[in-house]
Amino acid sequence: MPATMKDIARLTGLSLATISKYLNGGHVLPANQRAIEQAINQLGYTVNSVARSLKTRRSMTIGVLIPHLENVFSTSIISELEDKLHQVGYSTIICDYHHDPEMEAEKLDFLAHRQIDGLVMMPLSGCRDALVKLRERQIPVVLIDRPVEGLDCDAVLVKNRKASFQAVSRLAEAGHERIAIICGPQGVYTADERLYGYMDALKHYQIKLDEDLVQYGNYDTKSGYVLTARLLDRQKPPTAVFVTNHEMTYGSVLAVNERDLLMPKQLSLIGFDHKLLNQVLRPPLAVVTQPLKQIGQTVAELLVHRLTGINRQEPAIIKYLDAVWHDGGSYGPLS
Amino acid sequence: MPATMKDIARLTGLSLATISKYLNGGHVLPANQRAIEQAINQLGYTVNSVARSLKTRRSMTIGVLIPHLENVFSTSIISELEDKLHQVGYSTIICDYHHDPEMEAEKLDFLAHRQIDGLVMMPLSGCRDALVKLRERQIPVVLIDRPVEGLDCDAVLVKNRKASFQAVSRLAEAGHERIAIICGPQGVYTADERLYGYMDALKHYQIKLDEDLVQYGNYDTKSGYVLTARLLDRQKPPTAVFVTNHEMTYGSVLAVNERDLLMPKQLSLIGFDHKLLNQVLRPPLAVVTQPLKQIGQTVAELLVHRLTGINRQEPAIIKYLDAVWHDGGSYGPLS
DNA sequence: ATGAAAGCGCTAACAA
DNA sequence: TTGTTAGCGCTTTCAT
Repeated sequence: MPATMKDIARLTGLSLATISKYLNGGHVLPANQRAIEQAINQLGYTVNSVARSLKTRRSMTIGVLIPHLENVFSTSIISELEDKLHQVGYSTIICDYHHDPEMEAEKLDFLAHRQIDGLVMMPLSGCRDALVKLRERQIPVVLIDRPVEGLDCDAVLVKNRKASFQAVSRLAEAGHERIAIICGPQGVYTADERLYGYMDALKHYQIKLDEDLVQYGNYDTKSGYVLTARLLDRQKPPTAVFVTNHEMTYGSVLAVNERDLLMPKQLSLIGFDHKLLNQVLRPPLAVVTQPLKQIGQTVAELLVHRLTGINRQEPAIIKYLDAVWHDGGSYGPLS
Repeated sequence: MPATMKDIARLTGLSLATISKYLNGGHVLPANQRAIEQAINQLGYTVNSVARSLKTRRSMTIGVLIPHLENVFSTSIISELEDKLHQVGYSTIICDYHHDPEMEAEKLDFLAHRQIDGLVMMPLSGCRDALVKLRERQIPVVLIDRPVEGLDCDAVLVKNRKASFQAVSRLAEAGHERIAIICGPQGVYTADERLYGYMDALKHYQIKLDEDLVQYGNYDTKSGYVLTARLLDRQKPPTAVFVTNHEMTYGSVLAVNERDLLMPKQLSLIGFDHKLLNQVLRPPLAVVTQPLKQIGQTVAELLVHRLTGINRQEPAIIKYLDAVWHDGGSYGPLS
């Protein structure tokens, strides 16, 4: 049985109130302070955070709900987030919903009933109603990556459209006209934005949009592979491909490798969020990446400001961060 | 203010005890059951897990302490672990110590004071004393990857020595005699084991150990890069290199790429834990990987058995799992 | 500066 | 089966 404040009270002859005050940084007579400190050491006392939470109604715990823990996109952000939250005394409970909307709802429900003080979420289906209920309980929510329709809350987003515009522009400037895009699922915020950026670029360079060059995937490796293969195996394949997320980029490279196509001679390829492939392929794969550390920091900041009341009254704050371009030899002029 | 059991009591006219029993799966008269259910819906009641924890002395929370959240090795395991724990009602608090022994100690301390019911840890320095104290409080601990000296507790380890033996054997059988190894830091369990496996193989194939071919790194990308570069730039470079972890394998590939060496003609390379490079490089990089999912499952199993008392009396259980071989064209006969 | 006492929301004897 | 009651360990008025 761990020691409690009562034990300290008994040992020092002081009251619970005094000890509590000392523990929470209040002023206590020097003599008493010494007595308490000694008792604490002697008993190996530490505060029972559960009891404290019951009384203060703050669990000092943040729930984090993400699509998948094996995804660098999620984990880099969380690594940063966990650190920043830890610095101000919060624990981070993580739930991974494995890209499954049912599990997303189930785990969100789980978190909602665990007395979390705040929630960070990368939504898939979104679970708007459950989130609205959280908000009603005055529990701050910060969204990452995508907003949730009909939910007015803080979010950290990336300028996807702009990033996509820039990447496709490079291809256009290199002289490509048959530029394909491998998008995410229609209706998904990031996918739509990235597609708009592609369209913006085509329009800007006066390239006619060819619907056949717009392929919709599921943001997974397999669809990257399949759709790229399908494009490359056409009679008249595209000369350049822009792939719009991490997993699909990986799949794309597999398909390109399989066909022994040389980049950029035979095909120009630009990937997304895959810094590794940028560094490890020959030639380096040009990629757009999202500023993961910065996202994590920004999320932590927003959340802590809500938690401490700094922003308690503010309306929803949405931060838009810039993506980062990593050049590479995987794209180039038409040969 | 969320509803409490008291509110339900008031609404139904029943006592707290009855409601508590119902909530915990006890038998209640059908009429009362209906009344309680109705009140719960009406009030939107959910159990306050903090209050319950205070009373039951179980937080239903597991602490997880890992070197780094951006490392697939950690996150794949945790993804699996979190899931299995969730299935039996546990939350997972994650702490990332960023490969820093000070932060390791600090965050372990943090977790230890947060009323966790169990701890899963991938140790660096180990923090033996703190872990011993946890054990004294009857809090089960499961170690991953490495044991901690002087600490007798459950662990899930990989047969590193055997895996290493097998990898180096492939190189020897391909006719190599100048086989280099890039190890982790001396004294680190996994590093030592993998080095022993290398030595075992040399001995088995009657190759003389050349100390110059044994390079000690820090398990980070940079040392993989630097040490590989150093080996390759020698007057008489090795014909084959075995790299013994994920990060260093990556660094190695960068160094090889930089020199435009063709595998396996000019160099045979075998990596570790880098399934991605196995699939994405041309030719595929042969690698040894650890069975991450299986590790996660095994950890969950061990922990839950301790938590539920199934193994409460057992002495420490150490599970040794087999590594997995992924073939690839990155190594081959001497040319 | 310190102490007495109430109570956070729940569970678990024990009694009825 | 249900109710009464005591407390889990802590914080926080309100007196002193």
